[in-house]
Amino acid sequence: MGIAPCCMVKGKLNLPSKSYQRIRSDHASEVAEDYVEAIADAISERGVCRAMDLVKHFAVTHATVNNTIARLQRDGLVVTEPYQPIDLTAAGRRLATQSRKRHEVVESFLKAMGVSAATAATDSEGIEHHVSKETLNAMKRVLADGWPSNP
Amino acid sequence: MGIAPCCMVKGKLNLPSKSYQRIRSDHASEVAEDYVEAIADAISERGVCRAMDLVKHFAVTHATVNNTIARLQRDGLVVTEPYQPIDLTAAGRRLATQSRKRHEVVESFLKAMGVSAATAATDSEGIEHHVSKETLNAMKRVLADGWPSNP
DNA sequence: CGAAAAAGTTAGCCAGTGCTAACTCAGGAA
DNA sequence: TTCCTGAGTTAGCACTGGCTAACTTTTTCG
Repeated sequence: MGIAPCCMVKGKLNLPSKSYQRIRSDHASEVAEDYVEAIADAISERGVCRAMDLVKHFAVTHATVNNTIARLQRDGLVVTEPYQPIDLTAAGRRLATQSRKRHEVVESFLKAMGVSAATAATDSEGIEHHVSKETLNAMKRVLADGWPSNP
Repeated sequence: MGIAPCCMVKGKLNLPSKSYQRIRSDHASEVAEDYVEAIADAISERGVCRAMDLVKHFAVTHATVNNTIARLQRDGLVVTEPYQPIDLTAAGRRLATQSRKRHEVVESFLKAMGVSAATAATDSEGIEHHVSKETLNAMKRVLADGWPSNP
């Protein structure tokens, strides 16, 4: 991402007492995941994704979308040319698919837990980026087989 | 936080199609919560909190801790004087207590779900900041009464 | 066709959260 | 007592991701 991860100091891995550094330096990737998900949605719904779709979706300005798309293009997740629609690269599509699956599991899980649809939608947006594979699998298991202690 | 929330444009509320703006502009508050939690921990464990405790805890440099503490002081969460220990204000203590409770619920919930202790610790760090009151209550309910569909 | 509206681009600003480097201050050991 | 070390401070940099403002391009409609 251009900047060294904050757990790297002078090329030497600085083992942290806890796992905070992951949480903070992943912030940019979270935005990347949100964007590729939104782009994939727009393409599947309307055939193409224009910057305006993202402006509406994220409620940010043109300029901000432009900035972010430029960064995603730099990072090899999207391709776009001036005044042309935005498209995903193979890597971008892969990330979008993976993010959406994770998102769906989290949202279904929250709803199954008794959370309202509206809250499940909101909270899953934030939570999905912090759920490890192990926790995701646990959620799938509960959705399929019920809560651990019960039959 | 000094900067206008990103859902405010020229003082007029710009209703978003989804709730992304909350997720992004809350990033600073997440760091604030992590810091006050860590400061409260240090004080309860060692009596005082020095900058070095936070340097070790978060695996960042002195300078970064200094920056962040200055911001927290500006925002009325901590008090400190040059070369003196860091202390929490009433507001800081309140935030720390609340964050820790939420953290504990999320972590217990993950463990009850069958996630390993290590993963529960890591994931709860990230998840706790995105869990609404409703979802937190649902977690408490499941911990107390079991999964909704089961008796 | 031509003008207005919508969409996209560019430039310049700010705040947050990292970093390094170069100080100052406080305390303990020789 | 002096000096070294560790803790704290300050200054200056980079990157992300917001914004406004001013511009160009494209599209749409009368």
